[in-house]
Amino acid sequence: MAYRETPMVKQRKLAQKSGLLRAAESLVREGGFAALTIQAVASKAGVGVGTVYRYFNNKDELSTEVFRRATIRELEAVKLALSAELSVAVRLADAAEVFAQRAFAAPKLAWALIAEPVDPAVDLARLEYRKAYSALFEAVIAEGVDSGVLVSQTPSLSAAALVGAMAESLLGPLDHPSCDSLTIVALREFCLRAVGVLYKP
Amino acid sequence: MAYRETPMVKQRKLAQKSGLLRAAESLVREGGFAALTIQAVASKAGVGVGTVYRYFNNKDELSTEVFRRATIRELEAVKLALSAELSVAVRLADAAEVFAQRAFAAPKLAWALIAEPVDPAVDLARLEYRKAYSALFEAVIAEGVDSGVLVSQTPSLSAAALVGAMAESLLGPLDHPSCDSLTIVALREFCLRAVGVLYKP
DNA sequence: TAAAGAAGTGAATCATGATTCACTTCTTTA
DNA sequence: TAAAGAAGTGAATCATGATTCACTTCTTTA
Repeated sequence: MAYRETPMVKQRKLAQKSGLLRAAESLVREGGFAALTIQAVASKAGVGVGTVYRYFNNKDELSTEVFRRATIRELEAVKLALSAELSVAVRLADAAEVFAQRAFAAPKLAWALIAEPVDPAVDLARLEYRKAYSALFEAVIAEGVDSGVLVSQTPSLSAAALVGAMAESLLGPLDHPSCDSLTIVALREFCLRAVGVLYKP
Repeated sequence: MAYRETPMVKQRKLAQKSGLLRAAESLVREGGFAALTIQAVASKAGVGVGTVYRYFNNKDELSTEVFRRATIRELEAVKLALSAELSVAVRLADAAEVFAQRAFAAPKLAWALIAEPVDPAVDLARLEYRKAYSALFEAVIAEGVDSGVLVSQTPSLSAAALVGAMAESLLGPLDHPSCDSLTIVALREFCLRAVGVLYKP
């Protein structure tokens, strides 16, 4: 055999792939998914267009991967808040707050992840992750209902509604750079009311 | 002068235009905006492609018009519920119910209006109408806060959140043809809680 | 150093619909 | 009935990016 992939080559390939993903994400941070073209990714990463296709079968695969990675980071942050050692009510409000806080920290990215018109493939991923968010909230709401600290309700509907409320209520404020903290407080309160907190220990 | 538009011609042109809009909307009802191509509209309306361009400057104008007309119908229905001679709380819940009821009556259209990935031009219209919904709810929430039947809150945020909650919570149920009425009841309750009803006269 | 096996390249091609435009058909009026 | 002024037509063209592929360059091994 005259050629075999050495660890060094393997590592360089990994670095190349993650470099492409970085370039792609930074384009999305700047101009949303509309700015994510193969040409732009290639030139930002300093490679030829063809090279991008060595690492991703097609554009959908690249955009979806960018979406997925960014969204998982957000999801994990929310998950963390939801799994703290605190009361159900506080965990729910904290989760909403974390979501909002992070959105305000990177408004364009948040908008791209939440609401930008995107390729159907990316939109499919969006739906998936909306469900993932929903599932996280559903579990905590169900816990609250079972333990009697939340009013009786349909956790799956409340969870989806909460996710929708969080996303939609930020869309306006994300445009303006003002009053983030007021928005966050109002969102916390909305979520707490929506979920029907009975006892506030 | 050898030619002048007679009333008959004028009427025929109006009929032609509304025929094209009908054809377009029926395509959207069947397959969402993805199914809305100029070719399809022309053939469904029984005219040539070129004719479509006699009535609409470009595709964006046509799709936006379809979106606008359909959405205004929904908006008016919600507006009607919000302006009934009933308590603030009941009006809000009724409005959510009307929204949901109508969505279940035409699920594909509802999905197309609420969540389908669409051309940026249509999406812009979507944002506008989200704001319009929001404004309607905001006024009623503000009224409730002022008159002391709702807990103190930021009406603009609550309204946007409510609109988001209504849209998002229907996305799942719209896929399945089951349990519409349970969903609607759960949504009503969610909205009532979210908005913090103090007195229930 | 030579040959094999990739990775890298970017101009050329493709795909998908929108859009145009030279032409035909219809309507109106004198 | 003839000429003007539209409306109607659909094959051909355009626009926008994604995708390909023949070729070049790099890496590895014997």
